[in-house]
Amino acid sequence: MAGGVAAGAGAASCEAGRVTDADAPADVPAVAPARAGAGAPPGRTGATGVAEGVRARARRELVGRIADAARDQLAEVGAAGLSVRAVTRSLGMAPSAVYRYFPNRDALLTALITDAYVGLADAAEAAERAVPRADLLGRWLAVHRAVRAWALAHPHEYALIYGSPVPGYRAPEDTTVPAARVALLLAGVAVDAWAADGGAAVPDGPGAPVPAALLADARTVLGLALSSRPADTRPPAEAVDLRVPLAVVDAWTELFGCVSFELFGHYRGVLAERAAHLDDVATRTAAAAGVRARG
Amino acid sequence: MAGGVAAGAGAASCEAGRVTDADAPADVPAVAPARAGAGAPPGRTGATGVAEGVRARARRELVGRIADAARDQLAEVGAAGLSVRAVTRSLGMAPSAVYRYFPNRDALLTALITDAYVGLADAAEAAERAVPRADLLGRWLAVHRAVRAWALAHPHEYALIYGSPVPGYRAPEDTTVPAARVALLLAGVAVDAWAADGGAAVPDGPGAPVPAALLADARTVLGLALSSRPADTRPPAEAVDLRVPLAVVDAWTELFGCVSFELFGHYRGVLAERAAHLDDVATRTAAAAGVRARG
DNA sequence: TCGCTAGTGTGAACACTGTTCTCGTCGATG
DNA sequence: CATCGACGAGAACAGTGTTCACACTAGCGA
Repeated sequence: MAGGVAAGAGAASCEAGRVTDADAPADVPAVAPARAGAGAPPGRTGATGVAEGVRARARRELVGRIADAARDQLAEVGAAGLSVRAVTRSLGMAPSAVYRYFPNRDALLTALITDAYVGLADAAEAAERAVPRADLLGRWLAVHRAVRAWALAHPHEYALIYGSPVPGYRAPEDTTVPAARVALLLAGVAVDAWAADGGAAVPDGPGAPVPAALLADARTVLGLALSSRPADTRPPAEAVDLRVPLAVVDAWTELFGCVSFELFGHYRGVLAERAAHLDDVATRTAAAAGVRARG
Repeated sequence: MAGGVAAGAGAASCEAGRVTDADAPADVPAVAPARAGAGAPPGRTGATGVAEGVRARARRELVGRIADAARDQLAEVGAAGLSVRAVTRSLGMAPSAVYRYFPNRDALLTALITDAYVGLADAAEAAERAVPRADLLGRWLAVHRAVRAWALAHPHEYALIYGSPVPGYRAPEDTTVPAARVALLLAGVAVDAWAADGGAAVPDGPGAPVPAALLADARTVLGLALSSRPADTRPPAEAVDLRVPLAVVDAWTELFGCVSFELFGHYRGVLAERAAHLDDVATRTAAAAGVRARG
């Protein structure tokens, strides 16, 4: 590598500093279509026409091709080495052309972030869906294994979303929804287990019930988990043991803690059997969330 | 931010891809002193003289000043925005001068990585040392709180060591030793607790004892933990319940999983009471490792 | 059907980056 | 005292993100 290579956003900053996060409203506007431009041409059938217009269609396709090329390059050189010029080169277009579609490099990275969240969540949901609904522990394990497998298969994309946040001060709204899907998957299994047990509490938490300081957070998480379920399978929030949502948060944290530690090299020389270890962890967190083998 | 900003290492890659890690021997040579040059001048008192030589001393000081300036800049703009030229500018020297001391930008970053590990471990050890030895749960909690506090106070340095690995293919040996100190601190408390209990096993693990696949890893971790203790406080390895080292690994993982999730924004909108949550997690992982309140 | 306009692509340019190289200078060492 | 190696400066190179003025052309309203 002879010449220099350019570095990311001038002032890349991560969350902390101010602990309570009342932050600015996202420097980078949205994800893909930069200028609103050809969103929905007024012609054709009226207001928001059914046909989307030739130009808008071409635009959307090119946005996709740029993102695909960028993802290819990301897989090779990582986020820090992702070069706008290299992407345009691989597409045979001028470097400046990409700025018709993404306002800057960070926006391109943000699009990849969104895609990565979606890809990971799709993989996890597909794996979970393939397990019989009654096999609660199997579904729980399937989510864990799918996340790890996806991370190993897409290490740079994983690092992009679960490593240090590189682009902007906060992720735009688009990413928070797909980012939550894996956690909601775990929460769904836990609530199913709770319902299958006929409302039995989690078994034998060694610690006290729920610290008073965490009651509000537990209710928040439970609300998020329940609101993502169809209404007919939604138990009343007051009935659910508040240890369940907290256990889900901890399981979610530990899942990504394990995968990140493995991928980022912190287990080197410490743990060799990473798959077996994650299974072990998942079995334990499942028990804490009330998900047992014979569900 | 008008002009472009350069991006990090050409081929920044993280661990995975090959799952079993039999990897190349570190592209970046060592940490601070680039050319062996003025390591220990033959003059003075003979072999490795007591006086280190004026020139070597000046060199060591300048290396330190460069690292300090780089750390200052890191705290402002993050690792991706760290610019060698900006560092030299803040020191009033030519951009090329820094290459007398660091072979490239990655080596400078590696030095900051080592420093960050050391700073974090120092903070954790100091906090743990301030707690009475008999208060085992207090020591365990102190380590957790100190890690979180240090991370909140040095977010970019934390991201540098526990976010996506940016510089090279693997961290040089220098970083693995300080990186292990926090984990060894937890292990020390757990072994103390085990000894204080007179060799009682951990209480009520819901899962089976230890999966066969993890026996070897558990023994490895136990060996690392024991070999870091003074010989007179070192119990025989066969006597310790193998669930203890595994519980320590999981506690260590969950600690950094929580802190990373908080710092990297994944708890936004989910958990507000992060300190209370970490205390809760720590109390639970302590119990799993056999560390109880009345030690 | 024809003009106009807005979206598109280009190439040059700017400011910046990491890194290398050459060339004086100067200090410690034989 | 002479010499050699470390040092610092400055120019240079290749590459970067981003902007801008300019052609072009597809698709719209008239």
